[in-house]
Amino acid sequence: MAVSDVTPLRADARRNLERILEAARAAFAERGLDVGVEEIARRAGVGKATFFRRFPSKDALVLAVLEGFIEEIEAAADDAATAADPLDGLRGFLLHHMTLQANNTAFFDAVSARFTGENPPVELTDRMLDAIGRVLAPALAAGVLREGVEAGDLSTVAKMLGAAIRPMPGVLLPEAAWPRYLEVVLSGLRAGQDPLPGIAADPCTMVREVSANSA
Amino acid sequence: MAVSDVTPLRADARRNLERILEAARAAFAERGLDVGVEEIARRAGVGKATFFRRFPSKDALVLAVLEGFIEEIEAAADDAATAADPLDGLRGFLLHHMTLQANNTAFFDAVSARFTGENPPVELTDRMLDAIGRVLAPALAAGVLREGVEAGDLSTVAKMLGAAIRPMPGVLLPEAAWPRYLEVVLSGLRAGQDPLPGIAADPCTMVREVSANSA
DNA sequence: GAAAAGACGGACCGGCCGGTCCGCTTGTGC
DNA sequence: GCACAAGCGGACCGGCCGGTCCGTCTTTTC
Repeated sequence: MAVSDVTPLRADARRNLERILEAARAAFAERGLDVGVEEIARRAGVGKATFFRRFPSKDALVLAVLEGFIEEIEAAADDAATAADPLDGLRGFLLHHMTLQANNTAFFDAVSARFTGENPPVELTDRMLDAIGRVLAPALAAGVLREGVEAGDLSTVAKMLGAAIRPMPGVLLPEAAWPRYLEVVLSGLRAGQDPLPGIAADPCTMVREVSANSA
Repeated sequence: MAVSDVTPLRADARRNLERILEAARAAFAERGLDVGVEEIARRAGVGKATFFRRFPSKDALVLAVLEGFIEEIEAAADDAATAADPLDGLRGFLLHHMTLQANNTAFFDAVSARFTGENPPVELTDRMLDAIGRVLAPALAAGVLREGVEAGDLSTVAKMLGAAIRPMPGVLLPEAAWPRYLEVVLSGLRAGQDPLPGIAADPCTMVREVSANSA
Protein backbone atom coordinates (compact mmCIF):
# COMPACT_ATOMS: atom_id res chain seq x y z
CA MET A 1 0.00 0.00 0.00
CA ALA A 2 3.05 2.24 -0.30
CA VAL A 3 2.99 5.12 -2.72
CA SER A 4 2.58 3.86 -6.23
CA ASP A 5 5.46 4.90 -8.40
CA VAL A 6 4.55 3.87 -11.91
CA THR A 7 3.98 7.54 -12.67
CA PRO A 8 5.69 9.62 -10.04
CA LEU A 9 3.26 11.93 -8.31
CA ARG A 10 3.48 15.60 -8.85
CA ALA A 11 5.16 17.41 -5.97
CA ASP A 12 1.96 18.91 -4.58
CA ALA A 13 0.14 15.64 -4.84
CA ARG A 14 2.84 13.88 -2.94
CA ARG A 15 2.77 16.52 -0.25
CA ASN A 16 -0.98 16.24 0.06
CA LEU A 17 -0.79 12.49 0.35
CA GLU A 18 1.60 12.86 3.23
CA ARG A 19 -0.69 15.37 4.87
CA ILE A 20 -3.64 13.08 4.51
CA LEU A 21 -1.78 10.23 6.12
CA GLU A 22 -0.72 12.44 8.97
CA ALA A 23 -4.19 13.84 9.48
CA ALA A 24 -5.64 10.35 9.37
CA ARG A 25 -3.19 9.08 11.95
CA ALA A 26 -4.08 11.92 14.27
CA ALA A 27 -7.80 11.65 13.71
CA PHE A 28 -7.89 7.89 14.10
CA ALA A 29 -5.79 8.11 17.22
CA GLU A 30 -8.16 10.58 18.80
CA ARG A 31 -11.50 9.24 17.82
CA GLY A 32 -11.11 5.84 16.27
CA LEU A 33 -12.00 4.76 12.78
CA ASP A 34 -15.35 6.48 12.86
CA VAL A 35 -14.04 9.82 11.75
CA GLY A 36 -15.39 10.52 8.32
CA VAL A 37 -13.30 10.85 5.23
CA GLU A 38 -14.53 14.39 4.96
CA GLU A 39 -13.07 15.40 8.28
CA ILE A 40 -9.76 13.77 7.55
CA ALA A 41 -9.58 15.62 4.28
CA ARG A 42 -10.44 18.88 5.99
CA ARG A 43 -7.78 18.37 8.63
CA ALA A 44 -5.31 17.71 5.87
CA GLY A 45 -6.37 20.95 4.18
CA VAL A 46 -7.56 19.06 1.16
CA GLY A 47 -10.78 18.28 -0.67
CA LYS A 48 -12.58 15.00 -0.35
CA ALA A 49 -11.97 14.21 -3.98
CA THR A 50 -8.26 14.58 -3.47
CA PHE A 51 -8.48 11.99 -0.79
CA PHE A 52 -10.17 9.52 -3.08
CA ARG A 53 -7.71 10.25 -5.83
CA ARG A 54 -4.93 8.96 -3.56
CA PHE A 55 -6.78 6.14 -1.86
CA PRO A 56 -9.30 3.94 -3.63
CA SER A 57 -11.37 3.73 -0.49
CA LYS A 58 -11.35 4.57 3.15
CA ASP A 59 -10.25 1.03 3.91
CA ALA A 60 -7.12 1.54 1.88
CA LEU A 61 -6.26 4.50 4.06
CA VAL A 62 -6.84 2.48 7.17
CA LEU A 63 -4.53 -0.19 5.86
CA ALA A 64 -1.87 2.38 5.11
CA VAL A 65 -2.07 3.77 8.62
CA LEU A 66 -2.06 0.28 9.99
CA GLU A 67 1.09 -0.49 8.12
CA GLY A 68 2.80 2.32 9.97
CA PHE A 69 1.87 0.70 13.23
CA ILE A 70 3.10 -2.67 12.10
CA GLU A 71 6.42 -1.10 11.30
CA GLU A 72 6.57 0.36 14.75
CA ILE A 73 5.80 -3.00 16.27
CA GLU A 74 8.47 -4.63 14.17
CA ALA A 75 11.01 -2.13 15.43
CA ALA A 76 9.93 -2.79 19.00
CA ALA A 77 10.27 -6.50 18.39
CA ASP A 78 13.82 -6.06 17.15
CA ASP A 79 14.65 -4.05 20.23
CA ALA A 80 13.19 -6.75 22.41
CA ALA A 81 15.04 -9.48 20.62
CA THR A 82 18.38 -7.87 21.32
CA ALA A 83 17.72 -7.09 24.99
CA ALA A 84 20.25 -8.46 27.46
CA ASP A 85 17.61 -10.11 29.61
CA PRO A 86 15.06 -11.87 27.40
CA LEU A 87 12.34 -11.39 29.98
CA ASP A 88 13.04 -7.68 30.04
CA GLY A 89 12.85 -7.72 26.29
CA LEU A 90 9.47 -9.33 26.46
CA ARG A 91 8.31 -6.87 29.07
CA GLY A 92 9.53 -3.94 27.02
CA PHE A 93 7.81 -5.22 23.93
CA LEU A 94 4.50 -5.62 25.68
CA LEU A 95 4.83 -2.22 27.27
CA HIS A 96 5.50 -0.70 23.90
CA HIS A 97 2.46 -2.47 22.57
CA MET A 98 0.39 -1.03 25.38
CA THR A 99 1.62 2.45 24.62
CA LEU A 100 0.78 2.05 21.00
CA GLN A 101 -2.72 0.94 21.84
CA ALA A 102 -3.14 3.69 24.39
CA ASN A 103 -2.16 6.35 21.90
CA ASN A 104 -4.53 4.97 19.32
CA THR A 105 -7.73 4.57 21.16
CA ALA A 106 -10.11 2.24 19.54
CA PHE A 107 -7.99 2.00 16.48
CA PHE A 108 -7.06 -1.63 16.70
CA ASP A 109 -10.48 -2.84 17.64
CA ALA A 110 -11.92 -0.97 14.76
CA VAL A 111 -9.31 -2.30 12.42
CA SER A 112 -10.01 -5.86 13.29
CA ALA A 113 -13.72 -5.22 13.05
CA ARG A 114 -13.36 -3.73 9.62
CA PHE A 115 -11.12 -6.36 8.13
CA THR A 116 -12.97 -9.30 9.45
CA GLY A 117 -13.47 -12.16 7.10
CA GLU A 118 -13.38 -11.27 3.47
CA ASN A 119 -10.29 -9.11 2.98
CA PRO A 120 -7.81 -9.72 5.75
CA PRO A 121 -4.53 -7.90 5.24
CA VAL A 122 -2.58 -11.14 5.30
CA GLU A 123 0.73 -9.61 4.51
CA LEU A 124 0.52 -7.22 7.44
CA THR A 125 -0.59 -9.80 9.94
CA ASP A 126 2.13 -12.14 8.80
CA ARG A 127 4.67 -9.47 9.50
CA MET A 128 3.14 -9.04 12.91
CA LEU A 129 3.42 -12.75 13.59
CA ASP A 130 7.05 -12.73 12.55
CA ALA A 131 7.71 -9.92 14.96
CA ILE A 132 6.07 -11.84 17.75
CA GLY A 133 8.18 -14.84 16.98
CA ARG A 134 11.33 -12.79 17.15
CA VAL A 135 10.37 -11.47 20.57
CA LEU A 136 9.54 -14.86 21.91
CA ALA A 137 12.53 -16.81 20.64
CA PRO A 138 15.19 -15.53 23.06
CA ALA A 139 12.92 -15.98 26.05
CA LEU A 140 12.13 -19.52 24.99
CA ALA A 141 15.78 -20.27 24.38
CA ALA A 142 16.70 -18.94 27.80
CA GLY A 143 14.07 -21.11 29.41
CA VAL A 144 12.61 -18.27 31.44
CA LEU A 145 9.08 -19.03 30.39
CA ARG A 146 6.56 -21.46 31.72
CA GLU A 147 6.42 -24.73 29.90
CA GLY A 148 4.16 -24.60 26.88
CA VAL A 149 4.32 -20.92 26.08
CA GLU A 150 4.18 -20.26 22.37
CA ALA A 151 3.49 -17.55 19.81
CA GLY A 152 -0.27 -17.66 20.14
CA ASP A 153 0.07 -17.01 23.83
CA LEU A 154 2.08 -13.90 23.28
CA SER A 155 -0.33 -12.47 20.75
CA THR A 156 -3.23 -13.25 23.05
CA VAL A 157 -1.54 -11.67 26.01
CA ALA A 158 -0.79 -8.59 23.94
CA LYS A 159 -4.44 -8.37 23.06
CA MET A 160 -5.43 -8.77 26.67
CA LEU A 161 -3.15 -5.97 27.75
CA GLY A 162 -4.52 -3.80 25.03
CA ALA A 163 -7.95 -4.39 26.47
CA ALA A 164 -6.81 -3.67 29.99
CA ILE A 165 -5.57 -0.31 28.95
CA ARG A 166 -8.87 0.93 27.62
CA PRO A 167 -11.58 0.25 30.17
CA MET A 168 -13.89 2.20 27.88
CA PRO A 169 -13.41 4.04 24.63
CA GLY A 170 -12.10 7.46 25.45
CA VAL A 171 -10.93 6.32 28.84
CA LEU A 172 -7.36 5.39 29.47
CA LEU A 173 -5.99 3.36 32.30
CA PRO A 174 -3.65 5.63 34.30
CA GLU A 175 -0.11 4.89 33.34
CA ALA A 176 0.77 3.97 36.89
CA ALA A 177 -1.50 0.96 36.55
CA TRP A 178 0.07 -0.41 33.41
CA PRO A 179 2.96 -2.27 35.03
CA ARG A 180 0.49 -3.95 37.33
CA TYR A 181 -1.35 -5.80 34.63
CA LEU A 182 1.78 -6.38 32.67
CA GLU A 183 3.12 -8.02 35.80
CA VAL A 184 -0.03 -10.09 36.23
CA VAL A 185 0.32 -11.71 32.85
CA LEU A 186 4.09 -11.99 33.01
CA SER A 187 3.77 -13.74 36.34
CA GLY A 188 1.41 -16.13 34.68
CA LEU A 189 3.94 -16.87 31.94
CA ARG A 190 7.11 -17.15 33.97
CA ALA A 191 8.96 -20.41 34.42
CA GLY A 192 8.70 -22.26 37.70
CA GLN A 193 5.01 -23.13 37.63
CA ASP A 194 2.93 -25.97 36.28
CA PRO A 195 2.87 -26.15 32.50
CA LEU A 196 0.17 -24.03 30.94
CA PRO A 197 -3.09 -25.95 30.73
CA GLY A 198 -5.30 -26.14 27.67
CA ILE A 199 -4.22 -25.32 24.15
CA ALA A 200 -2.67 -22.13 22.91
CA ALA A 201 -4.59 -19.71 20.79
CA ASP A 202 -3.81 -19.97 17.12
CA PRO A 203 -1.82 -16.84 16.39
CA CYS A 204 -3.11 -16.89 12.85
CA THR A 205 -6.58 -16.62 14.24
CA MET A 206 -5.90 -12.95 14.29
CA VAL A 207 -6.30 -12.97 10.58
CA ARG A 208 -8.06 -16.07 9.32
CA GLU A 209 -11.76 -16.15 9.62
CA VAL A 210 -13.49 -18.94 11.45
CA SER A 211 -17.17 -18.38 11.63
CA ALA A 212 -18.15 -18.65 15.24
CA ASN A 213 -21.71 -19.46 16.09
CA SER A 214 -23.04 -18.61 19.46
CA ALA A 215 -24.52 -21.43 21.49
CA MET B 1 -35.91 -0.20 32.29
CA ALA B 2 -38.28 -2.94 33.35
CA VAL B 3 -41.70 -3.04 31.78
CA SER B 4 -43.58 0.06 32.75
CA ASP B 5 -46.73 -0.73 34.61
CA VAL B 6 -48.58 2.52 35.02
CA THR B 7 -51.09 1.33 32.44
CA PRO B 8 -50.78 -2.39 31.96
CA LEU B 9 -50.00 -3.28 28.38
CA ARG B 10 -52.55 -5.04 26.31
CA ALA B 11 -51.90 -8.75 26.04
CA ASP B 12 -50.67 -8.65 22.45
CA ALA B 13 -48.46 -5.68 23.17
CA ARG B 14 -46.85 -7.43 26.06
CA ARG B 15 -46.22 -10.52 23.97
CA ASN B 16 -44.65 -8.44 21.24
CA LEU B 17 -42.41 -6.67 23.70
CA GLU B 18 -41.12 -9.99 24.89
CA ARG B 19 -40.54 -11.11 21.33
CA ILE B 20 -38.62 -7.97 20.55
CA LEU B 21 -36.37 -8.45 23.53
CA GLU B 22 -35.73 -12.02 22.55
CA ALA B 23 -35.04 -11.17 18.95
CA ALA B 24 -32.73 -8.40 20.03
CA ARG B 25 -30.80 -10.68 22.33
CA ALA B 26 -30.31 -13.18 19.56
CA ALA B 27 -29.44 -10.61 16.93
CA PHE B 28 -27.00 -8.75 19.16
CA ALA B 29 -25.39 -11.99 20.19
CA GLU B 30 -24.83 -13.00 16.61
CA ARG B 31 -23.79 -9.78 15.01
CA GLY B 32 -23.21 -7.18 17.67
CA LEU B 33 -24.98 -3.91 18.13
CA ASP B 34 -24.85 -3.02 14.48
CA VAL B 35 -27.98 -4.89 13.56
CA GLY B 36 -30.59 -2.37 12.55
CA VAL B 37 -33.80 -1.80 14.41
CA GLU B 38 -35.61 -2.88 11.30
CA GLU B 39 -34.08 -6.33 11.33
CA ILE B 40 -34.75 -6.84 14.99
CA ALA B 41 -38.37 -5.90 14.44
CA ARG B 42 -38.60 -8.26 11.48
CA ARG B 43 -37.10 -11.12 13.49
CA ALA B 44 -39.62 -10.42 16.18
CA GLY B 45 -42.40 -10.55 13.59
CA VAL B 46 -43.29 -6.97 14.29
CA GLY B 47 -43.27 -3.60 12.56
CA LYS B 48 -40.64 -0.99 13.16
CA ALA B 49 -43.20 1.36 14.66
CA THR B 50 -44.17 -1.23 17.20
CA PHE B 51 -40.59 -1.37 18.26
CA PHE B 52 -40.44 2.36 18.82
CA ARG B 53 -43.73 2.30 20.66
CA ARG B 54 -42.12 0.04 23.26
CA PHE B 55 -38.67 1.55 23.36
CA PRO B 56 -38.02 5.27 23.06
CA SER B 57 -34.83 4.58 21.15
CA LYS B 58 -32.50 1.83 20.13
CA ASP B 59 -30.28 2.68 23.06
CA ALA B 60 -33.09 1.91 25.45
CA LEU B 61 -33.35 -1.55 23.96
CA VAL B 62 -29.65 -2.06 24.33
CA LEU B 63 -29.87 -1.08 27.96
CA ALA B 64 -32.72 -3.51 28.50
CA VAL B 65 -30.72 -6.34 26.98
CA LEU B 66 -27.71 -5.30 28.96
CA GLU B 67 -29.70 -5.48 32.13
CA GLY B 68 -30.38 -9.12 31.42
CA PHE B 69 -26.68 -9.76 31.25
CA ILE B 70 -26.03 -7.90 34.45
CA GLU B 71 -28.56 -10.11 36.14
CA GLU B 72 -26.76 -13.14 34.84
CA ILE B 73 -23.47 -11.83 36.13
CA GLU B 74 -25.01 -11.13 39.50
CA ALA B 75 -26.22 -14.70 39.70
CA ALA B 76 -22.77 -15.97 38.78
CA ALA B 77 -21.27 -13.76 41.44
CA ASP B 78 -23.55 -15.20 44.07
CA ASP B 79 -22.57 -18.69 43.02
CA ALA B 80 -18.93 -17.75 43.26
CA ALA B 81 -19.34 -16.17 46.66
CA THR B 82 -20.74 -19.38 48.10
CA ALA B 83 -18.16 -21.72 46.59
CA ALA B 84 -16.27 -23.90 49.02
CA ASP B 85 -12.87 -22.89 47.70
CA PRO B 86 -12.81 -19.13 47.15
CA LEU B 87 -10.24 -19.47 44.40
CA ASP B 88 -12.50 -21.92 42.61
CA GLY B 89 -15.30 -19.45 43.03
CA LEU B 90 -13.22 -16.79 41.40
CA ARG B 91 -12.23 -19.12 38.60
CA GLY B 92 -15.81 -20.10 38.01
CA PHE B 93 -16.95 -16.53 37.94
CA LEU B 94 -14.36 -15.54 35.40
CA LEU B 95 -15.14 -18.58 33.30
CA HIS B 96 -18.80 -17.68 33.35
CA HIS B 97 -17.90 -14.20 32.31
CA MET B 98 -15.89 -15.57 29.42
CA THR B 99 -18.81 -17.69 28.31
CA LEU B 100 -21.10 -14.72 28.43
CA GLN B 101 -18.76 -12.70 26.32
CA ALA B 102 -18.21 -15.54 23.92
CA ASN B 103 -21.91 -15.95 23.38
CA ASN B 104 -22.39 -12.29 22.79
CA THR B 105 -19.77 -11.41 20.31
CA ALA B 106 -18.96 -7.78 20.18
CA PHE B 107 -21.85 -6.94 22.41
CA PHE B 108 -19.93 -5.63 25.35
CA ASP B 109 -17.45 -3.66 23.35
CA ALA B 110 -20.28 -2.07 21.48
CA VAL B 111 -22.16 -1.34 24.64
CA SER B 112 -19.28 0.46 26.21
CA ALA B 113 -18.68 2.33 22.99
CA ARG B 114 -22.27 3.44 22.81
CA PHE B 115 -22.65 4.57 26.37
CA THR B 116 -19.40 6.36 26.57
CA GLY B 117 -19.39 9.69 28.30
CA GLU B 118 -22.68 11.44 28.39
CA ASN B 119 -25.21 8.84 29.48
CA PRO B 120 -23.55 6.03 31.38
CA PRO B 121 -25.99 3.53 32.83
CA VAL B 122 -24.73 4.16 36.34
CA GLU B 123 -27.23 1.96 38.06
CA LEU B 124 -26.26 -1.05 35.98
CA THR B 125 -22.54 -0.59 36.37
CA ASP B 126 -22.94 -0.12 40.09
CA ARG B 127 -24.70 -3.44 40.27
CA MET B 128 -21.84 -4.93 38.34
CA LEU B 129 -19.32 -3.52 40.77
CA ASP B 130 -21.26 -4.89 43.70
CA ALA B 131 -21.20 -8.31 42.10
CA ILE B 132 -17.46 -8.10 41.62
CA GLY B 133 -17.03 -7.13 45.24
CA ARG B 134 -19.01 -10.15 46.34
CA VAL B 135 -16.82 -12.47 44.30
CA LEU B 136 -13.63 -10.97 45.57
CA ALA B 137 -14.45 -10.79 49.26
CA PRO B 138 -14.14 -14.48 50.17
CA ALA B 139 -10.87 -14.84 48.29
CA LEU B 140 -9.46 -11.80 50.01
CA ALA B 141 -10.62 -13.06 53.38
CA ALA B 142 -9.02 -16.42 52.75
CA GLY B 143 -5.74 -14.78 51.86
CA VAL B 144 -5.33 -16.78 48.66
CA LEU B 145 -4.62 -13.73 46.58
CA ARG B 146 -1.46 -11.82 45.97
CA GLU B 147 -1.00 -8.81 48.17
CA GLY B 148 -2.69 -5.74 46.80
CA VAL B 149 -5.42 -7.34 44.73
CA GLU B 150 -8.61 -5.31 44.75
CA ALA B 151 -11.86 -4.82 42.90
CA GLY B 152 -10.40 -2.86 40.03
CA ASP B 153 -8.03 -5.70 39.36
CA LEU B 154 -10.83 -8.18 39.04
CA SER B 155 -12.82 -6.04 36.66
CA THR B 156 -9.72 -5.41 34.62
CA VAL B 157 -8.86 -9.07 34.49
CA ALA B 158 -12.41 -9.88 33.44
CA LYS B 159 -12.08 -7.40 30.63
CA MET B 160 -8.77 -8.89 29.60
CA LEU B 161 -10.21 -12.37 29.44
CA GLY B 162 -13.11 -11.09 27.42
CA ALA B 163 -10.60 -9.73 24.95
CA ALA B 164 -8.66 -12.97 24.87
CA ILE B 165 -11.75 -14.84 23.87
CA ARG B 166 -12.43 -12.84 20.76
CA PRO B 167 -9.25 -12.53 18.74
CA MET B 168 -11.38 -10.87 16.10
CA PRO B 169 -15.05 -10.09 15.78
CA GLY B 170 -16.77 -13.21 14.54
CA VAL B 171 -13.89 -15.37 15.65
CA LEU B 172 -13.97 -17.26 18.88
CA LEU B 173 -11.08 -18.69 20.78
CA PRO B 174 -11.52 -22.47 20.88
CA GLU B 175 -12.95 -23.46 24.21
CA ALA B 176 -9.98 -25.67 24.93
CA ALA B 177 -7.85 -22.55 25.09
CA TRP B 178 -9.97 -20.71 27.62
CA PRO B 179 -8.57 -22.33 30.76
CA ARG B 180 -5.12 -21.47 29.59
CA TYR B 181 -5.57 -17.74 29.71
CA LEU B 182 -7.72 -17.96 32.77
CA GLU B 183 -4.82 -19.78 34.37
CA VAL B 184 -2.36 -17.15 33.17
CA VAL B 185 -4.15 -14.35 34.95
CA LEU B 186 -5.02 -16.40 38.00
CA SER B 187 -1.38 -17.35 38.35
CA GLY B 188 -0.60 -13.70 38.29
CA LEU B 189 -3.06 -12.98 41.06
CA ARG B 190 -2.31 -15.86 43.39
CA ALA B 191 -0.69 -15.41 46.77
CA GLY B 192 2.96 -16.33 47.24
CA GLN B 193 4.52 -13.73 44.96
CA ASP B 194 5.71 -10.17 45.32
CA PRO B 195 2.91 -7.68 45.95
CA LEU B 196 1.33 -6.36 42.79
CA PRO B 197 3.26 -3.36 41.50
CA GLY B 198 1.71 -0.09 40.38
CA ILE B 199 -1.78 1.04 41.21
CA ALA B 200 -5.01 -0.81 40.59
CA ALA B 201 -7.42 0.27 37.90
CA ASP B 202 -10.32 2.26 39.20
CA PRO B 203 -13.26 -0.10 38.88
CA CYS B 204 -15.55 2.87 38.44
CA THR B 205 -13.57 3.79 35.40
CA MET B 206 -15.79 1.35 33.64
CA VAL B 207 -18.52 3.90 33.90
CA ARG B 208 -17.22 7.38 34.63
CA GLU B 209 -15.76 9.28 31.80
CA VAL B 210 -12.27 10.69 31.96
CA SER B 211 -11.28 12.36 28.80
CA ALA B 212 -8.06 10.79 27.68
CA ASN B 213 -5.85 12.69 25.37
CA SER B 214 -3.33 10.89 23.29
CA ALA B 215 0.25 11.97 23.65
C1' DG C 1 -71.72 -7.39 19.81
C1' DA C 2 -70.49 -2.74 19.34
C1' DA C 3 -67.69 1.13 20.26
C1' DA C 4 -63.68 3.19 21.98
C1' DA C 5 -58.95 2.78 23.40
C1' DG C 6 -55.02 0.94 22.22
C1' DA C 7 -51.86 -1.50 19.08
C1' DC C 8 -50.29 -2.38 14.54
C1' DG C 9 -47.26 -1.95 10.28
C1' DG C 10 -45.42 -0.07 6.30
C1' DA C 11 -44.47 4.16 4.00
C1' DC C 12 -41.99 8.01 4.84
C1' DC C 13 -38.43 11.57 6.55
C1' DG C 14 -33.84 13.41 7.38
C1' DG C 15 -29.12 13.11 8.47
C1' DC C 16 -24.83 10.83 7.75
C1' DC C 17 -21.16 9.04 5.10
C1' DG C 18 -18.54 6.67 1.47
C1' DG C 19 -17.75 7.55 -3.05
C1' DT C 20 -18.09 10.23 -7.86
C1' DC C 21 -18.16 14.14 -11.27
C1' DC C 22 -16.94 18.26 -13.47
C1' DG C 23 -15.31 22.79 -14.28
C1' DC C 24 -11.29 25.28 -12.64
C1' DT C 25 -6.20 25.70 -11.19
C1' DT C 26 -1.37 24.61 -11.05
C1' DG C 27 2.99 22.29 -11.53
C1' DT C 28 6.00 20.60 -15.40
C1' DG C 29 8.61 19.73 -19.74
C1' DC C 30 9.96 21.76 -23.82
C1' DG D 1 6.61 31.23 -21.23
C1' DC D 2 3.36 28.21 -23.04
C1' DA D 3 0.55 24.21 -23.51
C1' DC D 4 -1.11 20.37 -21.48
C1' DA D 5 -1.39 16.87 -18.34
C1' DA D 6 -2.08 16.30 -13.65
C1' DG D 7 -4.18 17.87 -9.63
C1' DC D 8 -7.73 20.20 -7.26
C1' DG D 9 -12.21 21.07 -4.48
C1' DG D 10 -16.90 21.32 -3.62
C1' DA D 11 -21.35 19.97 -5.22
C1' DC D 12 -23.65 15.95 -5.81
C1' DC D 13 -25.42 10.97 -5.55
C1' DG D 14 -27.20 6.84 -3.29
C1' DG D 15 -27.66 3.71 0.42
C1' DC D 16 -28.29 3.07 5.21
C1' DC D 17 -30.48 3.62 9.53
C1' DG D 18 -32.76 5.71 13.52
C1' DG D 19 -37.02 7.61 14.22
C1' DT D 20 -42.12 9.32 12.93
C1' DC D 21 -46.92 9.33 10.93
C1' DC D 22 -51.27 7.76 9.79
C1' DG D 23 -54.85 4.77 8.14
C1' DT D 24 -56.24 0.09 9.62
C1' DC D 25 -57.00 -3.70 12.70
C1' DT D 26 -57.49 -6.00 17.49
C1' DT D 27 -58.49 -6.26 22.17
C1' DT D 28 -61.13 -4.99 25.83
C1' DT D 29 -65.18 -3.75 28.26
C1' DC D 30 -69.99 -3.16 29.15
